[in-house]
Amino acid sequence: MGRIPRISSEDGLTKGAWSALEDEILVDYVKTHGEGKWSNLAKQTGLKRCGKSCRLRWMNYLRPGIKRGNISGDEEELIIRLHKLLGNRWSLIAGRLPGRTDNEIKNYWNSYIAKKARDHQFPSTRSVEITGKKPDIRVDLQGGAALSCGVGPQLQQGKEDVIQLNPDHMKNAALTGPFSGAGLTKPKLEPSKSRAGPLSSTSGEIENTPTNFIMDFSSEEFFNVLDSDFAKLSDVNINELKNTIEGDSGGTLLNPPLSQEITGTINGGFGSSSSTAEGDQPNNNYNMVSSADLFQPLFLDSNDGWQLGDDIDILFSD
DNA sequence: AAAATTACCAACCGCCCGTAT
DNA sequence: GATACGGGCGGTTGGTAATTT
Repeated sequence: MGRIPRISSEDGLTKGAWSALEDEILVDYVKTHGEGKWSNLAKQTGLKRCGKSCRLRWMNYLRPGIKRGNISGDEEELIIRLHKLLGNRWSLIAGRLPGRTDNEIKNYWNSYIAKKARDHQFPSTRSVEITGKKPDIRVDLQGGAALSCGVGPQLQQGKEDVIQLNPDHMKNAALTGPFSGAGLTKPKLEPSKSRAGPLSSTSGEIENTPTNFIMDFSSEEFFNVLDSDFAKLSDVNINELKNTIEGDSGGTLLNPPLSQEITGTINGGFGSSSSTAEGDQPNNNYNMVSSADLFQPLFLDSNDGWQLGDDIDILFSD
């Protein structure tokens, strides 16, 4: 594996695979001087490597605590979820997996998980069961916020349809579904009348749960969202999201703070069918409220009842 | 057994951002 | 404010190992 060491003819720097001696020099330097000042390393040690190469070697291979290979099922599942939430922010994903590097996760994703997705061993999105007749969905955003996603003329303004969510299946769906990053919470949930279960005995009154969501767009757009990679749908302020996840601990992140409020933007609307005059320009700003339930499944130690391949059942009432 | 193909992954490249001057 | 520089990040390359034909 790897590359044959070679000397760049242009600057005399070595490229390619690192030798044991080079590793030793690098480790000794970091032990003495600490991380950083990578460009000084070559000058002070005579190592014929550029600073970037030194940093990369240290961060991805020599740094203490690096785990190599044997990515567990829990880790894989977490990678999949985080990728759905964060997209190709490998460093952020790696930050949630102790001992794993962004490079390793990136390689793992590109060579293994992506292949699984291609082979349909992992559904990239939840499967959706549709019953009923309504072609359009009309749902209200909480707090009067407008989340207009190119609603077509077929939408009957003011007429409210209801997305009915199977609460068992929708456990943690606010995170794992494509809407998670938008942080849409506290929606109306109408108990399903069509299936037995805990909600079937209720009177149909609105129930607030952290897993609900509400939106306002056509069913076609709705499905586009379901089929889309979240990273392409929204532009969450990652730093704030990260802070929310990490809290003040900056550590294990297994117990994110409750109900912190973060701000984000919906970038260019949802899905391909929505559009703005500016194309990629953000067209909505709104507040997003996260909760422990929202983020809990991001962490390996969470009690997560949501499994890959689980279905979301969505019923249109008539 | 040999050739071709695929999988894996270390390392490089170029861009971007923050900081120092 | 402009510029230079260092560091961080994601995308990509390229070499070896493993597998298939």
